[in-house]
Parts: sequence; C-alpha cells; structure tokens
Amino acid sequence: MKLVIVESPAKAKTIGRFLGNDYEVLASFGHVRDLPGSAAEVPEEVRKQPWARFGVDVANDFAPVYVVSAQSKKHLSEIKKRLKGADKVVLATDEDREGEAISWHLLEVLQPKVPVERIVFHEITREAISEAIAHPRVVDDNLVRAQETRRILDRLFGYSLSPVLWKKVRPKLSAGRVQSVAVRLVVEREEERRAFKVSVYWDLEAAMSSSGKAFTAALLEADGKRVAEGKDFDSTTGEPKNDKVVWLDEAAAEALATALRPGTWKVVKVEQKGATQRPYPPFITSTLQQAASSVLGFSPRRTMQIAQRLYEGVDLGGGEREGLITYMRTDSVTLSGKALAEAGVFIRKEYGDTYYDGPRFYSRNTPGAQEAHEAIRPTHLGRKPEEVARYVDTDELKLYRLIWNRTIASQMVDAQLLKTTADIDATGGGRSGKFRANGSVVKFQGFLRVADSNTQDAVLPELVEGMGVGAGQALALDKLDAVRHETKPPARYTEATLVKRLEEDGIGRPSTYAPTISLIQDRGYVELRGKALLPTFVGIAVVQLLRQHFSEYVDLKFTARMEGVLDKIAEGNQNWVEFLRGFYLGQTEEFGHGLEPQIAAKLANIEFPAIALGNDAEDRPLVVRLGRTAAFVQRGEGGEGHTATIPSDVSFEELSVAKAEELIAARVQGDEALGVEPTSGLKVYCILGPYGPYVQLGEAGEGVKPKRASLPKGTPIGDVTLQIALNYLSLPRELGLHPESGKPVRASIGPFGPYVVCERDFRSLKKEDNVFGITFERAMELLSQPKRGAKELLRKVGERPGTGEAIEIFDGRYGPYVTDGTANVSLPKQADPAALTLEEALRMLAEAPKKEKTSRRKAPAKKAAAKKPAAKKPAAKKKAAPKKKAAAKKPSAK
DNA sequence: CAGTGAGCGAGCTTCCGCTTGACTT
Repeated sequence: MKLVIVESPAKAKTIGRFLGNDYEVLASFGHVRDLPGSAAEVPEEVRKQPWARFGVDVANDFAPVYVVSAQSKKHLSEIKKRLKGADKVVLATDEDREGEAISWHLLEVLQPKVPVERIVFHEITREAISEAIAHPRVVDDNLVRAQETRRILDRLFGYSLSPVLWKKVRPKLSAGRVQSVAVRLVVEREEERRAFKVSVYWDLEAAMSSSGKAFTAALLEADGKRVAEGKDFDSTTGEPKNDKVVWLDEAAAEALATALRPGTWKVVKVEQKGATQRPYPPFITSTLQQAASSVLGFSPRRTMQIAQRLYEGVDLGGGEREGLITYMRTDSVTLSGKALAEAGVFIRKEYGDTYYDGPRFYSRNTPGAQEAHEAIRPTHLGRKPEEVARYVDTDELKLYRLIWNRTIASQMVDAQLLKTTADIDATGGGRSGKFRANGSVVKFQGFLRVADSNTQDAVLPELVEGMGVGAGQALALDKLDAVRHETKPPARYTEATLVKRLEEDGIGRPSTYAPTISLIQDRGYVELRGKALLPTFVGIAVVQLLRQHFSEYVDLKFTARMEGVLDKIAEGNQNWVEFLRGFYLGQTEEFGHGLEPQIAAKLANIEFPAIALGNDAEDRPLVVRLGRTAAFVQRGEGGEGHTATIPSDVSFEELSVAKAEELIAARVQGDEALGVEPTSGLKVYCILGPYGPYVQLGEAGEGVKPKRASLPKGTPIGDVTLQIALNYLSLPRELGLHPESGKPVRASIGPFGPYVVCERDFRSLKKEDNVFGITFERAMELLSQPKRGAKELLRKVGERPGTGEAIEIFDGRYGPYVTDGTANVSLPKQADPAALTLEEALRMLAEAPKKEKTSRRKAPAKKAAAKKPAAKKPAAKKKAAPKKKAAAKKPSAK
C-alpha cells in the first residue's frame, strides 16, 4: 500500500477514487506544525529564553521552534497509523510555498523509513494525477526555506509591533504585514474623503425624440468652448483641475437654456462604430468575492462558507457526496483541459456553433500569485444550475449559478456591439451649444447570453445628418433643463473592494482575504456602515502611529518587496538568514534598518496618539483622543468644558472642526432625557463620558452639580431605560441596620464593582448577587466572611545567607509563590510548597527575570497626578475647593 | 463624570497561512 498525503479531506476523497486500492489517501488538514502562538504553547525547554515569546531564536540564526497543535496531533496520529502498513509515502500537498513546507514538516514529524516521493498537480482529474504519480520529485528545500522566512518575518513583524500599540494605544491591539495595510487603506480613504472639497457644476440635458423614440443629449460645448464635466475635477481633492473649460453655474446654465430652447437644432454628425466586448476570466477567490458581493450581496466570509459547502459536495442521489465546484481558495484563472473541452461541447449543444470559437485562455499578472490550483469552476460544466437546485439550499444555488455562468461565459465568443454617437448643434438668442447623444445596440450577444448583470447603454433612434427640429422634421426637442452635478469623493471601500485592492497589490493570500477583513473588524479598527467600511478612531490612531514611526513596514509595497526576496531564496540566490538579519536586526543593508533596533530607539519618543482635526478661530487645536471606553474631542489643552465624547455614529469624515465644537458645546448634558424622576421631577439623562456611560439626574449648570452614577463598562447607551437609570441613581441602597452596631448596611457600586458596606468594612458582591435585589440577610452573610484576595503566608523557608532576608512562600491570587521581599517567583504547578528547600528557593529567585521596562510609558507622572485627587484624605478633600480639583485634572486626557 | 473603597507577586495579549470540524447558543 502507498500512502498519499494531501491537504484537504475532500481532495483526498476524490483522489482516492482515481487511484484505486493500492493507494491510501489521507489529509493533513493544512499545516501540521507552526510557531507557538501564545505563551502557553511555548515548550517548557525554551520558556525561560529571552526570545521565547517569538518562538524564534533571533540571536541564533533565527532558529524557529515548531509545535504541533492538538488538532494536528489527531490528524498526524491517523497518518502515523497508516504509515505502518505503507511501503511508500507520496507527498501530494499543493504546489506552492506553503504546500512545500507542509510536505517538509510532514517528513520532519513522521520520519518515514520507507521511500518518499513528492508529487504535484494543478487540477484534480484522473489524467493529471496519473501524470503526477509518474513524475515524482523530491521536496524543494529552497522553497521550504522561503516559506520559513515568510513565516518568521510575519511573526517578528507582528509580535514586535503589536506590543508597541499595547503600550501607546490600547492593550490587545495588533499590527501585521497584511492587516495593518488593510486598515491603512480604509483610513486613508477616509482621510481623502474628509479633505475632499465638493465642487458643483452645471450643464444642460436635452430630452429629444425622433419618430416616437425618446433619447437624451448632453451639453458638450457652450459658445464654442467645452463645458466642465466630471473629469475636469480632481478625483481626490474634488477641485477643478482644467482652466481651459467653461465652468457653468446655475445662472449661466439657465441663461443658456433659455436662449437655446426656441432656437434651431440640427444633427450635424452621426458616427457608428462596431465594438466588441470580451468575457471576464473565470473566477478566482478575490473575483468570486467581489461578484458575490455586488450581484448577490454576500460578504466575503459568507461567500467562502457557501463555496466551502459546494466544494465539499452534496449527495446527488448516489449515496456518495460529490463536489460541485473546484477548490475555492485559488489565485489561478486557468481551467483544466477537461473543463475547456466540456465547455466547448456544452456551449455548442446548448447555444449553437456561433457561440463557440475554440477554447479561450486567460492569464493574470497578480504579484505573488502561486497558481497551485485551477480557477473556481463547476466540477461538471454540463451540470446546469437548474439540475442541482433540488440538492442545495438557495444561497448555494445562487453562488453555484454565479460560478457556472461565469465559467461558461468565459469560453463563449465576444459580444458584438454597435455604438452610435450623434452631435447636435443648437443656436438661438445669439448663443450656441453643442450636444451629444450616445447609444449602443447589441448586434450579437455572444457571452452576454449567460453573463450576470450588464448595464445596457441607451438605444438611439435612427438619426441622420441634417435632421433638425421644426416643421416637417422628424426631430423634436421635448425639454431642455439645466442639470446640477457635484463632484463625489472617492468611494469608501466595501469588504469586497478592499479584498480586490489587497489582491491587486499582492497583499494577503486567497485563504486570508475574508479572515483579514473579519480580523480588522474584530480588533475594532474598522466598522461596517451598511456595506461601507469606516475606520474607527482607534484604527485611525493606530495607522497614524505606524505611518509616522514605522512607515516602511506599513508601506503598500512592503509585501511585494518581501515576495521579491522570497523568490530569490526559493531560487537559491539569497541567504535567508542574511535577509532576516537585515529585516530584524539591521545588520545588513538589504532590507530595512532593523525592526528591533528601530523600536528600541523610538519607543520612548512615541507619543500617545492624538488625531488632528484642525484649529478653531482662536487657533486652538482640536484633536481626537482615545479614552478607555470611547473617543473624545479635545480643544486646546482640554479640561472642563473643552472635551466631548464623540457619538458612535459620527465618523472621522463628518468630524469637521465645526462639528467638534458643536459637540463640545452640546456636551454639558445629553441631548435627550430618558424621562423624569417622579419624586423630584428632574429629568434623567444617560451620557457617554470619557470613562464610560453614566446616568445623571437633572441638568448641569453654573455651580450646579447634578447627581450622577456610573453604569457598567461597555453598557450600550441605547439599552438604558428610565427604570435602569433610576435604579442606578437610587444607589447606595440602605438595606437595614447592623444588629450589633446599629449602623446602616448599604449596597452600591464602586470602582471595583458592586459591594456591600457597613462602617467602612467593604465586601464585593459575588457573581450571583444583584446590587438592586440583594437582601439584608445576604449582605450580612457577605460581611461575616473574611476579606479575600490578600496574600497569606504559607511558610517561612529560611533566610538568605549573608543578608538575612526572609525567604517566604505566600499563597497569592495567582497561586503559591516564593519571595525574598523584592523578587517573586511562582512555584511550578506540580511543586509542593511544603517541600521546597531553601537552596531551591534561592536558585529560583536568582533565575527570576529582572524586573524592568514593563511600563515605561511616557509621562507616567501625569497619569498618577490625574488619579491622585480621588485618593486624597477625605478631610482634605472636603475643604479643598472643587475648582482646584478640576485644574489638577487637566492633563487627564493622557 | 463623579464619587463610594483595596490590595497585590501578575502575565498575557499579538502575526500570516494552510486546513476543517467541535464546540455553544
């Protein structure tokens, strides 16, 4: 028995059918080993290494550490089991960099004792597979090195720059070669839109008819000079860029229309031109996602889920699942010979010989394309959408039809069109105008017969030179109107057009387009408004930071440059370690200035981001800053009356200086009250402040401080009802009097969550308790329990010889740990605290990583100062003028 | 935003690309 390994189980099944009983075909389910993703995955042996968090020994020729995931363990054990009965291993993973690496990893893990062959094929047909089996080769080590280089670069890139964002923007953010460019594109589009100046221009539209057929003609020239149209304005700035044309305003357009309406109109030129329209190439991942988005309204993610089901197949009645389409993660537009032949037969039979003129071949020059698979097509072109309808759901049918139409159309002949342009001169009232009408007629449908959606141009009636308006003439002017136009800012990206853009620049791979689009939304960098992608203020802040300090890494060309080097590595013309040295350590000139030394040098000087909006009339800057829960605008140095939370529906594009000032002016209280508090008659507001949402009773004013209460972090403001607001405003609740002291027992919510208190003795509520419903009995029960969380001395181990420092073991929140008063080291999970010797404890303490640089944020003093007032002694606080407090708070935006 | 209060030893987060189930609701 010969063991064949492919990447996908669906592929394994198909190939298994072709190969017969001598072969066993198993799937690796993609990659089988990878760098450790999180700290928990790092193997024990290297956990103490300074480079452990990378999983790459950067000082030792970038030696990677690979681990097998739990999922892969399962698949590998199945493969190992079958390997025992095999006399040969055939590695049939995809023919691209990643596929080659999978084969190499399989060899590393399996260490087979039997002969090994590497085969590749680009299409899953019987012929292609026997051809491949007949021509085996060996694993290409250079190609594997190129993959490892790519992998290691991405790891060092992401795991070096993400922590910069944690320190300077917000924890858990991320940066990466692909995602950061994707966010950058969305952010820069929004910056363009914000900078865009809308220009208004006017022209005329003549509604005409001839022998009962209506058509329109647009003004080209006025009094012999060309009038401005869309292309005379800069598409990015919206401003005029051609001063040789007449720019009509409304009055000028109306005046011209008035003059020409009663004038003479005459057709002066008619031109007819044949034109052909060619079909589009077959689908690849990115074009399928675009078409499914524009024609069917599917998101890329949904498209891929549906395509996966079509690929895995349905039971067509034979009891066996059969794939309906070829593999859906591909960058090749090539169709197999079998598919081309099937298409020819089908088109001839279904539409006739005139619709087919031999196979059509397509090629694309996408940077970095690896073309390991076919284009996306139906597995059998003769299987019409109507025939599969009863086996699939409606979404699957829609997508199958889209793929089927595109594939068939790609093999049909061109459409033949006839395009007509007619020039019409008008004169009257001493003025003149030249108008043009365009029309187009499909003379032969060709591929259009099966193509999805095609906007048809207008059809013109028969027009002849010399025709005019007036008695006895077949031409009539029905209406002449001035028409207003305005320049449109560049369109926002949709998920699908962003994929298109990434693909054009060679950024990302077919398997990552949809996940990347989801990722940048999950990270909170971009949001969907309808189908359009909008950057969040976090996204803008991150892009501005990366662009300012690490521009070469978030450059659109970065991936293309990397691919160039990877190609050289794959060809054996470049040393991969040298390349990584240049990229990461900066020890060679070739690529960058060294990410690591750059971060080390720049980190201290990177400021917490502020997004500039512009200056107000008094030249005070208005900026957007990020609070813990929301973005807010700040005027000048900020402080009371100079900040306002930005409502979630206000985008960067809309946030002009005027809008920001409006927000600050309106911020004193929330726009609308939730209702009225019955006893006081005061209005109740819910407001999103810089530290989260809160509710307020009554309105703030000069010297008036209304009662306010915080809501839990992340509460959506829309969910807050009057009842909820009143609940929070009712805090603290008095539950009863303590039976011994007679002092009140209260329940409320503090900075650390809900609590009960009696005489400054606090207990946090448990998960199951509700601060609004907690009973006096339950409160007493909590108060009777000891305070938790404090460390507890488990054992004194001894003293440090010489200095006499006490070596002790405490039981803390994170488990038992040993300490000498300065350093603390957790005990290993399996260790027994009672058994630890002094020697062991001293050794552990000596090995403890030195504490430093964990939080070297710039200006930590500011942050501390901002927090101070709350921590001051109650007595001092009472007397201190509130104004002072406000003043001290000024820099708190930090 | 304002107000009601801690203590203590945190350690982790994160990348891109290749693949599907196995979970839960």
